[in-house]
Amino acid sequence: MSTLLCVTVDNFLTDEDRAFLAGYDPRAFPPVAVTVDLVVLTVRESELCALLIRRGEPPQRGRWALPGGFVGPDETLDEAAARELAEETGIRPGAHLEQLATFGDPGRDPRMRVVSVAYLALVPDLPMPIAGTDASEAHYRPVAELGGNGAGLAFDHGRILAEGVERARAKLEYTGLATTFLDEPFTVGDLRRVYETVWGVPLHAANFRRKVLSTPGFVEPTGEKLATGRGWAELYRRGTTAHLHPAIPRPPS
Amino acid sequence: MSTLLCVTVDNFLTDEDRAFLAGYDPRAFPPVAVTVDLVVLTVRESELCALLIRRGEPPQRGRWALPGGFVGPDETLDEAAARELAEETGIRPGAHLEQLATFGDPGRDPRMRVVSVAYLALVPDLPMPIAGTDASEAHYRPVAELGGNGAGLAFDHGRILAEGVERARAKLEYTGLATTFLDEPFTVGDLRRVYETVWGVPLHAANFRRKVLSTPGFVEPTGEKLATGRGWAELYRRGTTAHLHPAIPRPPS
DNA sequence: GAAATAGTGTCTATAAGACAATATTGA
DNA sequence: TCAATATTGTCTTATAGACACTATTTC
Repeated sequence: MSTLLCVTVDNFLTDEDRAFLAGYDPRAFPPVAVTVDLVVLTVRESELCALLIRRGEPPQRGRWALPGGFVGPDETLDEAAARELAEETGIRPGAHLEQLATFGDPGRDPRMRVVSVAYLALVPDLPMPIAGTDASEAHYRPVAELGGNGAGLAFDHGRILAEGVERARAKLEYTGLATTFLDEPFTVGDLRRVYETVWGVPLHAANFRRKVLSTPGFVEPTGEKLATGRGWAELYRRGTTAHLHPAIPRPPS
Repeated sequence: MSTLLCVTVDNFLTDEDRAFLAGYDPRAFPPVAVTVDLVVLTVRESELCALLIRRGEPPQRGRWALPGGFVGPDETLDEAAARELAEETGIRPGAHLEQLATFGDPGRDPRMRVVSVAYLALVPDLPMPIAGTDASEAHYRPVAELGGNGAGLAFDHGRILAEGVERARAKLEYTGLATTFLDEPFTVGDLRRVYETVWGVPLHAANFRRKVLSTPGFVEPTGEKLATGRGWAELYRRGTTAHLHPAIPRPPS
Protein backbone atom coordinates (compact mmCIF):
# COMPACT_ATOMS: atom_id res chain seq x y z
CA MET A 1 0.00 0.00 0.00
CA SER A 2 1.27 3.44 -0.83
CA THR A 3 1.43 6.37 1.57
CA LEU A 4 0.04 9.83 1.08
CA LEU A 5 1.83 12.80 2.56
CA CYS A 6 0.20 16.20 2.73
CA VAL A 7 2.55 18.96 3.79
CA THR A 8 1.63 22.52 4.55
CA VAL A 9 4.26 25.03 3.56
CA ASP A 10 3.61 27.50 6.33
CA ASN A 11 6.88 29.33 6.63
CA PHE A 12 6.61 33.11 6.29
CA LEU A 13 3.06 33.27 7.59
CA THR A 14 1.87 36.29 9.51
CA ASP A 15 -0.12 35.93 12.66
CA GLU A 16 -3.15 37.02 10.68
CA ASP A 17 -2.51 34.25 8.16
CA ARG A 18 -2.17 31.73 10.92
CA ALA A 19 -5.43 32.88 12.44
CA PHE A 20 -6.99 32.76 9.02
CA LEU A 21 -5.99 29.16 8.62
CA ALA A 22 -6.84 28.14 12.17
CA GLY A 23 -8.66 24.88 12.05
CA TYR A 24 -7.90 24.48 8.38
CA ASP A 25 -4.54 22.81 8.61
CA PRO A 26 -4.75 19.92 6.11
CA ARG A 27 -2.84 17.74 8.55
CA ALA A 28 -5.86 17.93 10.83
CA PHE A 29 -7.85 15.78 8.45
CA PRO A 30 -6.80 13.10 5.98
CA PRO A 31 -7.13 13.68 2.26
CA VAL A 32 -10.62 13.30 0.93
CA ALA A 33 -11.78 12.78 -2.62
CA VAL A 34 -15.13 14.18 -3.73
CA THR A 35 -16.98 12.43 -6.52
CA VAL A 36 -20.41 12.44 -8.08
CA ASP A 37 -22.26 9.19 -8.67
CA LEU A 38 -25.26 9.01 -10.95
CA VAL A 39 -28.46 7.04 -10.55
CA VAL A 40 -29.73 7.19 -14.13
CA LEU A 41 -33.20 5.69 -14.40
CA THR A 42 -35.26 4.94 -17.45
CA VAL A 43 -38.33 2.89 -18.32
CA ARG A 44 -37.95 0.32 -21.07
CA GLU A 45 -40.13 -2.62 -21.92
CA SER A 46 -42.21 -2.24 -18.77
CA GLU A 47 -39.21 -2.34 -16.50
CA LEU A 48 -37.53 0.31 -14.42
CA CYS A 49 -33.87 0.23 -15.43
CA ALA A 50 -30.72 1.83 -14.07
CA LEU A 51 -27.57 2.65 -15.99
CA LEU A 52 -24.74 0.53 -14.63
CA ILE A 53 -21.12 0.16 -15.62
CA ARG A 54 -19.06 -2.96 -15.17
CA ARG A 55 -15.86 -2.08 -13.39
CA GLY A 56 -12.69 -2.83 -15.30
CA GLU A 57 -10.27 -1.85 -12.56
CA PRO A 58 -9.22 -3.77 -9.45
CA PRO A 59 -11.25 -2.77 -6.52
CA GLN A 60 -14.49 -4.66 -7.17
CA ARG A 61 -13.35 -5.49 -10.72
CA GLY A 62 -16.10 -7.11 -12.74
CA ARG A 63 -18.91 -5.90 -10.49
CA TRP A 64 -21.58 -3.47 -11.60
CA ALA A 65 -21.33 0.08 -10.36
CA LEU A 66 -22.99 3.43 -10.83
CA PRO A 67 -21.38 5.79 -13.33
CA GLY A 68 -19.55 8.67 -11.77
CA GLY A 69 -16.31 10.51 -11.45
CA PHE A 70 -14.34 13.21 -9.73
CA VAL A 71 -15.56 16.73 -9.23
CA GLY A 72 -13.25 19.06 -11.12
CA PRO A 73 -11.50 21.87 -9.28
CA ASP A 74 -13.56 24.60 -10.93
CA GLU A 75 -16.86 22.78 -11.21
CA THR A 76 -19.93 23.06 -9.08
CA LEU A 77 -21.39 19.73 -7.97
CA ASP A 78 -24.32 20.20 -10.34
CA GLU A 79 -21.96 20.88 -13.21
CA ALA A 80 -19.92 17.79 -12.45
CA ALA A 81 -23.07 15.68 -12.42
CA ALA A 82 -24.30 17.18 -15.69
CA ARG A 83 -20.92 16.55 -17.29
CA GLU A 84 -20.86 12.94 -16.16
CA LEU A 85 -24.40 12.44 -17.41
CA ALA A 86 -23.45 13.84 -20.80
CA GLU A 87 -20.34 11.67 -20.94
CA GLU A 88 -22.20 8.51 -20.04
CA THR A 89 -25.45 8.89 -21.92
CA GLY A 90 -24.95 11.69 -24.41
CA ILE A 91 -26.59 15.02 -23.73
CA ARG A 92 -30.31 14.71 -23.40
CA PRO A 93 -32.04 18.03 -23.26
CA GLY A 94 -35.00 17.85 -20.96
CA ALA A 95 -33.50 15.12 -18.85
CA HIS A 96 -34.13 15.65 -15.18
CA LEU A 97 -31.11 15.86 -12.89
CA GLU A 98 -31.27 16.54 -9.17
CA GLN A 99 -29.07 16.01 -6.17
CA LEU A 100 -30.02 12.86 -4.29
CA ALA A 101 -27.88 12.48 -1.19
CA THR A 102 -24.27 12.27 -0.10
CA PHE A 103 -22.50 9.12 1.01
CA GLY A 104 -19.26 9.37 2.90
CA ASP A 105 -18.85 6.48 5.30
CA PRO A 106 -15.20 5.84 6.04
CA GLY A 107 -14.20 2.66 4.32
CA ARG A 108 -16.91 2.76 1.67
CA ASP A 109 -14.06 2.88 -0.84
CA PRO A 110 -11.00 0.82 0.10
CA ARG A 111 -8.56 3.18 -1.57
CA MET A 112 -9.16 6.34 0.41
CA ARG A 113 -11.82 8.47 2.00
CA VAL A 114 -14.26 9.20 -0.79
CA VAL A 115 -17.27 11.41 -0.26
CA SER A 116 -19.71 10.85 -3.07
CA VAL A 117 -22.52 13.22 -3.92
CA ALA A 118 -25.18 11.13 -5.62
CA TYR A 119 -27.43 12.57 -8.31
CA LEU A 120 -30.66 11.22 -9.74
CA ALA A 121 -31.37 11.48 -13.45
CA LEU A 122 -34.59 10.47 -15.17
CA VAL A 123 -34.18 9.97 -18.92
CA PRO A 124 -36.31 8.69 -21.79
CA ASP A 125 -35.56 5.30 -23.24
CA LEU A 126 -33.41 6.15 -26.23
CA PRO A 127 -30.90 4.01 -28.11
CA MET A 128 -27.90 4.41 -25.87
CA PRO A 129 -25.01 6.28 -27.44
CA ILE A 130 -22.59 5.61 -24.64
CA ALA A 131 -19.26 7.04 -25.66
CA GLY A 132 -17.44 4.99 -23.06
CA THR A 133 -14.64 7.24 -21.90
CA ASP A 134 -13.03 4.11 -20.60
CA ALA A 135 -13.64 0.86 -22.40
CA SER A 136 -15.91 -0.50 -19.72
CA GLU A 137 -19.31 -2.01 -20.42
CA ALA A 138 -22.36 0.10 -19.77
CA HIS A 139 -25.92 -1.21 -19.74
CA TYR A 140 -29.36 -0.37 -18.55
CA ARG A 141 -30.27 -3.15 -16.14
CA PRO A 142 -33.70 -3.73 -14.58
CA VAL A 143 -33.56 -2.74 -10.93
CA ALA A 144 -35.84 -5.66 -10.09
CA GLU A 145 -33.11 -8.08 -11.19
CA LEU A 146 -30.61 -6.59 -8.78
CA GLY A 147 -32.25 -8.00 -5.69
CA GLY A 148 -32.97 -6.23 -2.45
CA ASN A 149 -31.28 -2.83 -2.22
CA GLY A 150 -29.33 -3.54 -5.35
CA ALA A 151 -27.37 -6.30 -3.70
CA GLY A 152 -24.29 -7.21 -5.64
CA LEU A 153 -23.33 -3.72 -6.76
CA ALA A 154 -19.85 -2.45 -6.04
CA PHE A 155 -19.08 -0.44 -2.91
CA ASP A 156 -22.27 1.00 -1.38
CA HIS A 157 -23.83 1.62 -4.76
CA GLY A 158 -26.69 -0.73 -4.00
CA ARG A 159 -27.82 1.54 -1.23
CA ILE A 160 -27.42 4.63 -3.38
CA LEU A 161 -29.45 3.03 -6.15
CA ALA A 162 -32.16 2.06 -3.68
CA GLU A 163 -32.41 5.63 -2.44
CA GLY A 164 -32.59 6.90 -6.00
CA VAL A 165 -35.38 4.50 -6.87
CA GLU A 166 -37.31 5.46 -3.77
CA ARG A 167 -36.85 9.15 -4.53
CA ALA A 168 -38.13 8.63 -8.05
CA ARG A 169 -41.14 6.68 -6.80
CA ALA A 170 -41.99 9.37 -4.29
CA LYS A 171 -41.59 12.22 -6.76
CA LEU A 172 -44.00 10.71 -9.25
CA GLU A 173 -46.68 11.27 -6.67
CA TYR A 174 -46.46 15.00 -6.33
CA THR A 175 -44.57 16.23 -9.40
CA GLY A 176 -44.95 15.92 -13.14
CA LEU A 177 -41.58 14.22 -13.46
CA ALA A 178 -43.02 11.04 -14.93
CA THR A 179 -43.13 12.82 -18.27
CA THR A 180 -39.33 13.08 -18.32
CA PHE A 181 -39.24 9.30 -18.83
CA LEU A 182 -41.09 9.72 -22.14
CA ASP A 183 -40.26 11.02 -25.57
CA GLU A 184 -42.69 13.57 -26.90
CA PRO A 185 -45.35 13.27 -27.95
CA PHE A 186 -46.86 10.58 -25.77
CA THR A 187 -50.28 9.22 -24.92
CA VAL A 188 -51.99 9.08 -21.56
CA GLY A 189 -51.53 5.32 -21.75
CA ASP A 190 -47.77 5.79 -22.12
CA LEU A 191 -47.77 7.99 -19.04
CA ARG A 192 -49.82 5.48 -17.09
CA ARG A 193 -47.42 2.71 -17.99
CA VAL A 194 -44.57 4.80 -16.61
CA TYR A 195 -46.36 5.06 -13.29
CA GLU A 196 -47.24 1.37 -13.30
CA THR A 197 -43.66 0.41 -14.08
CA VAL A 198 -41.98 2.69 -11.56
CA TRP A 199 -44.46 1.91 -8.79
CA GLY A 200 -44.87 -1.73 -9.72
CA VAL A 201 -48.65 -1.64 -9.35
CA PRO A 202 -51.50 -1.59 -11.88
CA LEU A 203 -53.51 1.60 -12.04
CA HIS A 204 -57.12 2.12 -13.01
CA ALA A 205 -56.88 3.42 -16.58
CA ALA A 206 -60.11 5.42 -16.60
CA ASN A 207 -59.47 7.15 -13.29
CA PHE A 208 -55.84 7.78 -14.14
CA ARG A 209 -56.80 9.48 -17.38
CA ARG A 210 -59.33 11.71 -15.64
CA LYS A 211 -56.82 12.61 -12.96
CA VAL A 212 -54.04 13.53 -15.37
CA LEU A 213 -56.20 15.59 -17.69
CA SER A 214 -57.88 17.43 -14.83
CA THR A 215 -54.55 18.53 -13.39
CA PRO A 216 -53.70 21.85 -15.03
CA GLY A 217 -50.24 21.99 -16.54
CA PHE A 218 -49.41 18.31 -16.17
CA VAL A 219 -49.66 17.54 -19.89
CA GLU A 220 -50.51 19.72 -22.88
CA PRO A 221 -52.58 18.36 -25.76
CA THR A 222 -51.01 18.48 -29.21
CA GLY A 223 -54.37 18.08 -30.93
CA GLU A 224 -53.07 15.09 -32.88
CA LYS A 225 -54.05 11.48 -32.52
CA LEU A 226 -52.01 8.36 -32.90
CA ALA A 227 -53.64 5.33 -34.51
CA THR A 228 -51.25 2.73 -33.22
CA GLY A 229 -51.97 -0.25 -31.09
CA ARG A 230 -55.69 -0.76 -30.61
CA GLY A 231 -57.88 2.18 -31.24
CA TRP A 232 -56.54 5.71 -31.49
CA ALA A 233 -55.07 7.80 -28.74
CA GLU A 234 -54.63 11.52 -28.25
CA LEU A 235 -51.08 12.81 -28.09
CA TYR A 236 -49.65 15.11 -25.44
CA ARG A 237 -46.53 17.03 -24.55
CA ARG A 238 -45.04 17.69 -21.14
CA GLY A 239 -46.76 20.46 -19.25
CA THR A 240 -45.10 23.20 -17.29
CA THR A 241 -46.35 22.34 -13.82
CA ALA A 242 -43.67 21.00 -11.53
CA HIS A 243 -45.93 20.42 -8.53
CA LEU A 244 -49.15 18.44 -8.77
CA HIS A 245 -52.12 19.60 -6.68
CA PRO A 246 -53.48 17.32 -5.57
CA ALA A 247 -50.97 14.52 -5.92
CA ILE A 248 -51.40 11.31 -7.91
CA PRO A 249 -52.36 8.82 -5.20
CA ARG A 250 -49.92 5.93 -4.94
CA PRO A 251 -51.70 2.70 -4.11
CA PRO A 252 -50.39 0.81 -1.07
CA SER A 253 -47.82 -1.86 -1.92
CA MET B 1 -1.60 32.79 1.15
CA SER B 2 0.12 29.58 2.01
CA THR B 3 0.74 26.76 -0.41
CA LEU B 4 -0.39 23.20 -0.04
CA LEU B 5 1.77 20.42 -1.38
CA CYS B 6 0.37 16.93 -1.68
CA VAL B 7 3.03 14.38 -2.51
CA THR B 8 2.43 10.76 -3.32
CA VAL B 9 5.18 8.48 -2.15
CA ASP B 10 4.98 6.02 -4.97
CA ASN B 11 8.39 4.43 -4.98
CA PHE B 12 8.36 0.66 -4.62
CA LEU B 13 4.91 0.29 -6.10
CA THR B 14 4.03 -2.81 -8.05
CA ASP B 15 2.22 -2.59 -11.33
CA GLU B 16 -0.86 -3.82 -9.50
CA ASP B 17 -0.56 -1.00 -7.00
CA ARG B 18 -0.19 1.53 -9.77
CA ALA B 19 -3.28 0.17 -11.45
CA PHE B 20 -5.06 0.24 -8.13
CA LEU B 21 -4.33 3.90 -7.73
CA ALA B 22 -5.02 4.85 -11.34
CA GLY B 23 -7.10 7.96 -11.34
CA TYR B 24 -6.60 8.48 -7.63
CA ASP B 25 -3.37 10.44 -7.65
CA PRO B 26 -4.02 13.28 -5.20
CA ARG B 27 -2.19 15.63 -7.54
CA ALA B 28 -5.04 15.12 -9.99
CA PHE B 29 -7.41 17.12 -7.82
CA PRO B 30 -6.84 19.92 -5.34
CA PRO B 31 -7.31 19.37 -1.62
CA VAL B 32 -10.90 19.44 -0.46
CA ALA B 33 -12.26 19.85 3.04
CA VAL B 34 -15.50 18.12 3.99
CA THR B 35 -17.62 19.68 6.69
CA VAL B 36 -21.10 19.31 8.10
CA ASP B 37 -23.30 22.37 8.60
CA LEU B 38 -26.40 22.22 10.75
CA VAL B 39 -29.76 23.86 10.21
CA VAL B 40 -31.18 23.56 13.73
CA LEU B 41 -34.78 24.71 13.84
CA THR B 42 -37.05 25.22 16.80
CA VAL B 43 -40.34 26.96 17.53
CA ARG B 44 -40.34 29.55 20.29
CA GLU B 45 -42.87 32.24 21.05
CA SER B 46 -44.76 31.64 17.82
CA GLU B 47 -41.68 32.07 15.67
CA LEU B 48 -39.63 29.60 13.68
CA CYS B 49 -36.05 30.05 14.83
CA ALA B 50 -32.70 28.80 13.63
CA LEU B 51 -29.57 28.31 15.68
CA LEU B 52 -26.89 30.70 14.45
CA ILE B 53 -23.38 31.43 15.60
CA ARG B 54 -21.63 34.74 15.23
CA ARG B 55 -18.28 34.18 13.60
CA GLY B 56 -15.30 35.21 15.66
CA GLU B 57 -12.66 34.45 13.04
CA PRO B 58 -11.63 36.47 9.98
CA PRO B 59 -13.45 35.33 6.95
CA GLN B 60 -16.85 36.91 7.46
CA ARG B 61 -15.99 37.82 11.06
CA GLY B 62 -18.97 39.14 12.94
CA ARG B 63 -21.54 37.69 10.58
CA TRP B 64 -24.03 35.02 11.56
CA ALA B 65 -23.36 31.50 10.32
CA LEU B 66 -24.70 28.01 10.73
CA PRO B 67 -22.98 25.82 13.28
CA GLY B 68 -20.80 23.15 11.80
CA GLY B 69 -17.37 21.62 11.63
CA PHE B 70 -15.09 19.16 10.02
CA VAL B 71 -15.91 15.54 9.47
CA GLY B 72 -13.47 13.45 11.46
CA PRO B 73 -11.36 10.82 9.73
CA ASP B 74 -13.20 7.90 11.28
CA GLU B 75 -16.68 9.37 11.41
CA THR B 76 -19.61 8.81 9.13
CA LEU B 77 -21.34 11.96 7.96
CA ASP B 78 -24.30 11.20 10.21
CA GLU B 79 -22.02 10.75 13.18
CA ALA B 80 -20.27 14.04 12.51
CA ALA B 81 -23.61 15.81 12.33
CA ALA B 82 -24.83 14.21 15.55
CA ARG B 83 -21.59 15.16 17.29
CA GLU B 84 -21.86 18.75 16.16
CA LEU B 85 -25.48 18.89 17.26
CA ALA B 86 -24.54 17.59 20.69
CA GLU B 87 -21.67 20.06 20.96
CA GLU B 88 -23.80 23.03 19.98
CA THR B 89 -27.08 22.31 21.72
CA GLY B 90 -26.41 19.57 24.22
CA ILE B 91 -27.68 16.11 23.47
CA ARG B 92 -31.41 16.07 22.99
CA PRO B 93 -32.80 12.59 22.80
CA GLY B 94 -35.64 12.46 20.34
CA ALA B 95 -34.30 15.31 18.28
CA HIS B 96 -34.71 14.71 14.59
CA LEU B 97 -31.59 14.83 12.44
CA GLU B 98 -31.52 14.14 8.71
CA GLN B 99 -29.26 14.91 5.81
CA LEU B 100 -30.45 17.94 3.89
CA ALA B 101 -28.23 18.54 0.87
CA THR B 102 -24.61 19.11 -0.05
CA PHE B 103 -23.14 22.43 -1.08
CA GLY B 104 -19.81 22.51 -2.83
CA ASP B 105 -19.57 25.44 -5.20
CA PRO B 106 -15.97 26.44 -5.78
CA GLY B 107 -15.37 29.72 -4.01
CA ARG B 108 -18.18 29.32 -1.49
CA ASP B 109 -15.44 29.48 1.15
CA PRO B 110 -12.56 31.83 0.36
CA ARG B 111 -9.97 29.70 2.13
CA MET B 112 -10.15 26.51 0.14
CA ARG B 113 -12.52 24.13 -1.57
CA VAL B 114 -15.00 23.16 1.10
CA VAL B 115 -17.75 20.67 0.42
CA SER B 116 -20.35 20.98 3.12
CA VAL B 117 -22.94 18.34 3.84
CA ALA B 118 -25.87 20.15 5.43
CA TYR B 119 -28.08 18.47 8.01
CA LEU B 120 -31.48 19.47 9.30
CA ALA B 121 -32.31 19.14 13.00
CA LEU B 122 -35.71 19.80 14.56
CA VAL B 123 -35.51 20.32 18.31
CA PRO B 124 -37.87 21.36 21.09
CA ASP B 125 -37.53 24.81 22.58
CA LEU B 126 -35.45 24.18 25.68
CA PRO B 127 -33.28 26.54 27.67
CA MET B 128 -30.15 26.48 25.56
CA PRO B 129 -27.18 24.89 27.24
CA ILE B 130 -24.71 25.83 24.56
CA ALA B 131 -21.33 24.72 25.73
CA GLY B 132 -19.59 26.91 23.18
CA THR B 133 -16.52 24.95 22.18
CA ASP B 134 -15.17 28.22 20.96
CA ALA B 135 -16.21 31.39 22.74
CA SER B 136 -18.47 32.56 19.94
CA GLU B 137 -22.02 33.73 20.46
CA ALA B 138 -24.82 31.34 19.68
CA HIS B 139 -28.47 32.28 19.49
CA TYR B 140 -31.77 31.11 18.14
CA ARG B 141 -32.85 33.77 15.70
CA PRO B 142 -36.25 34.01 14.00
CA VAL B 143 -35.85 33.07 10.37
CA ALA B 144 -38.39 35.73 9.41
CA GLU B 145 -35.97 38.42 10.63
CA LEU B 146 -33.21 37.20 8.34
CA GLY B 147 -34.84 38.46 5.17
CA GLY B 148 -35.25 36.63 1.92
CA ASN B 149 -33.20 33.44 1.76
CA GLY B 150 -31.47 34.33 4.98
CA ALA B 151 -29.71 37.28 3.41
CA GLY B 152 -26.85 38.47 5.49
CA LEU B 153 -25.60 35.11 6.65
CA ALA B 154 -21.98 34.18 6.08
CA PHE B 155 -20.86 32.27 2.99
CA ASP B 156 -23.82 30.52 1.32
CA HIS B 157 -25.47 29.74 4.64
CA GLY B 158 -28.51 31.80 3.75
CA ARG B 159 -29.28 29.43 0.92
CA ILE B 160 -28.66 26.39 3.10
CA LEU B 161 -30.96 27.76 5.77
CA ALA B 162 -33.65 28.46 3.18
CA GLU B 163 -33.47 24.89 1.94
CA GLY B 164 -33.68 23.59 5.48
CA VAL B 165 -36.74 25.69 6.24
CA GLU B 166 -38.42 24.58 3.05
CA ARG B 167 -37.63 20.93 3.81
CA ALA B 168 -39.10 21.30 7.29
CA ARG B 169 -42.25 22.92 5.91
CA ALA B 170 -42.70 20.18 3.36
CA LYS B 171 -42.11 17.38 5.83
CA LEU B 172 -44.77 18.61 8.24
CA GLU B 173 -47.27 17.79 5.54
CA TYR B 174 -46.64 14.10 5.22
CA THR B 175 -44.76 13.08 8.35
CA GLY B 176 -45.34 13.32 12.07
CA LEU B 177 -42.17 15.36 12.54
CA ALA B 178 -44.00 18.37 13.95
CA THR B 179 -44.06 16.56 17.28
CA THR B 180 -40.26 16.71 17.49
CA PHE B 181 -40.59 20.45 18.00
CA LEU B 182 -42.52 19.83 21.23
CA ASP B 183 -41.71 18.61 24.69
CA GLU B 184 -43.90 15.80 25.92
CA PRO B 185 -46.61 15.82 26.86
CA PHE B 186 -48.29 18.36 24.61
CA THR B 187 -51.80 19.35 23.63
CA VAL B 188 -53.39 19.33 20.20
CA GLY B 189 -53.33 23.09 20.40
CA ASP B 190 -49.57 23.04 20.93
CA LEU B 191 -49.20 20.88 17.87
CA ARG B 192 -51.43 23.15 15.82
CA ARG B 193 -49.38 26.17 16.82
CA VAL B 194 -46.27 24.39 15.57
CA TYR B 195 -47.89 23.97 12.17
CA GLU B 196 -49.13 27.54 12.14
CA THR B 197 -45.72 28.87 13.08
CA VAL B 198 -43.70 26.79 10.63
CA TRP B 199 -46.13 27.32 7.77
CA GLY B 200 -46.97 30.89 8.67
CA VAL B 201 -50.69 30.40 8.14
CA PRO B 202 -53.62 30.05 10.55
CA LEU B 203 -55.29 26.65 10.62
CA HIS B 204 -58.86 25.73 11.44
CA ALA B 205 -58.63 24.46 15.01
CA ALA B 206 -61.62 22.12 14.91
CA ASN B 207 -60.67 20.47 11.63
CA PHE B 208 -57.03 20.22 12.65
CA ARG B 209 -57.94 18.43 15.84
CA ARG B 210 -60.15 15.96 14.00
CA LYS B 211 -57.45 15.36 11.44
CA VAL B 212 -54.67 14.71 13.93
CA LEU B 213 -56.71 12.41 16.17
CA SER B 214 -58.06 10.42 13.24
CA THR B 215 -54.57 9.69 11.92
CA PRO B 216 -53.45 6.48 13.62
CA GLY B 217 -50.06 6.69 15.25
CA PHE B 218 -49.63 10.45 14.92
CA VAL B 219 -50.10 11.17 18.62
CA GLU B 220 -50.85 8.89 21.58
CA PRO B 221 -53.16 10.00 24.38
CA THR B 222 -51.72 10.03 27.89
CA GLY B 223 -55.17 10.07 29.47
CA GLU B 224 -54.28 13.15 31.46
CA LYS B 225 -55.61 16.65 31.09
CA LEU B 226 -53.94 19.97 31.55
CA ALA B 227 -55.93 22.80 33.09
CA THR B 228 -53.81 25.65 31.86
CA GLY B 229 -54.80 28.55 29.69
CA ARG B 230 -58.52 28.66 29.10
CA GLY B 231 -60.38 25.46 29.63
CA TRP B 232 -58.67 22.12 29.96
CA ALA B 233 -56.85 20.23 27.26
CA GLU B 234 -56.01 16.58 26.80
CA LEU B 235 -52.34 15.67 26.76
CA TYR B 236 -50.57 13.53 24.15
CA ARG B 237 -47.24 11.97 23.40
CA ARG B 238 -45.54 11.49 20.05
CA GLY B 239 -46.88 8.58 18.09
CA THR B 240 -44.86 6.03 16.21
CA THR B 241 -46.06 6.76 12.68
CA ALA B 242 -43.44 8.41 10.50
CA HIS B 243 -45.64 8.76 7.44
CA LEU B 244 -49.05 10.38 7.54
CA HIS B 245 -51.79 8.91 5.36
CA PRO B 246 -53.35 11.04 4.17
CA ALA B 247 -51.16 14.10 4.62
CA ILE B 248 -51.99 17.23 6.58
CA PRO B 249 -53.08 19.61 3.83
CA ARG B 250 -50.96 22.75 3.67
CA PRO B 251 -53.02 25.79 2.76
CA PRO B 252 -51.86 27.82 -0.24
CA SER B 253 -49.71 30.89 0.43
C1' DG C 1 -69.85 38.68 32.16
C1' DA C 2 -66.40 38.79 28.33
C1' DA C 3 -62.71 36.64 26.05
C1' DA C 4 -60.18 32.80 24.74
C1' DT C 5 -59.45 28.05 24.07
C1' DA C 6 -60.96 22.98 23.86
C1' DG C 7 -63.95 20.03 21.96
C1' DT C 8 -68.36 18.05 19.28
C1' DG C 9 -71.81 17.99 15.57
C1' DT C 10 -73.01 18.70 10.92
C1' DC C 11 -73.14 20.20 6.24
C1' DT C 12 -71.04 20.90 1.45
C1' DA C 13 -67.71 20.48 -2.17
C1' DT C 14 -64.15 17.81 -3.94
C1' DA C 15 -61.75 13.92 -5.17
C1' DA C 16 -60.64 8.93 -5.14
C1' DG C 17 -61.98 4.48 -6.35
C1' DA C 18 -65.06 1.21 -8.53
C1' DC C 19 -67.99 -0.28 -12.19
C1' DA C 20 -70.38 -0.04 -16.64
C1' DA C 21 -70.42 0.94 -21.36
C1' DT C 22 -69.03 2.49 -26.05
C1' DA C 23 -65.66 3.11 -29.83
C1' DT C 24 -61.89 1.71 -32.55
C1' DT C 25 -58.34 -1.02 -34.37
C1' DG C 26 -55.33 -5.30 -35.14
C1' DA C 27 -55.09 -10.23 -35.29
C1' DT D 1 -65.08 -12.57 -34.99
C1' DC D 2 -62.33 -11.64 -30.62
C1' DA D 3 -59.00 -9.14 -27.85
C1' DA D 4 -57.01 -5.09 -26.32
C1' DT D 5 -56.99 -0.30 -25.59
C1' DA D 6 -59.00 4.55 -25.44
C1' DT D 7 -62.53 7.18 -23.76
C1' DT D 8 -66.87 8.73 -21.38
C1' DG D 9 -70.48 8.30 -17.80
C1' DT D 10 -71.96 7.49 -13.22
C1' DC D 11 -72.13 6.00 -8.56
C1' DT D 12 -70.20 5.41 -3.72
C1' DT D 13 -67.19 6.63 -0.22
C1' DA D 14 -63.71 9.36 2.13
C1' DT D 15 -62.01 13.68 3.28
C1' DA D 16 -61.16 18.74 3.39
C1' DG D 17 -63.07 22.89 4.66
C1' DA D 18 -66.60 25.75 6.71
C1' DC D 19 -69.87 26.92 10.21
C1' DA D 20 -72.46 26.47 14.49
C1' DC D 21 -72.51 25.28 19.11
C1' DT D 22 -71.19 23.90 23.98
C1' DA D 23 -67.97 23.63 27.90
C1' DT D 24 -64.53 25.48 30.79
C1' DT D 25 -61.31 28.56 32.65
C1' DT D 26 -58.95 33.30 33.24
C1' DC D 27 -59.46 38.17 33.41
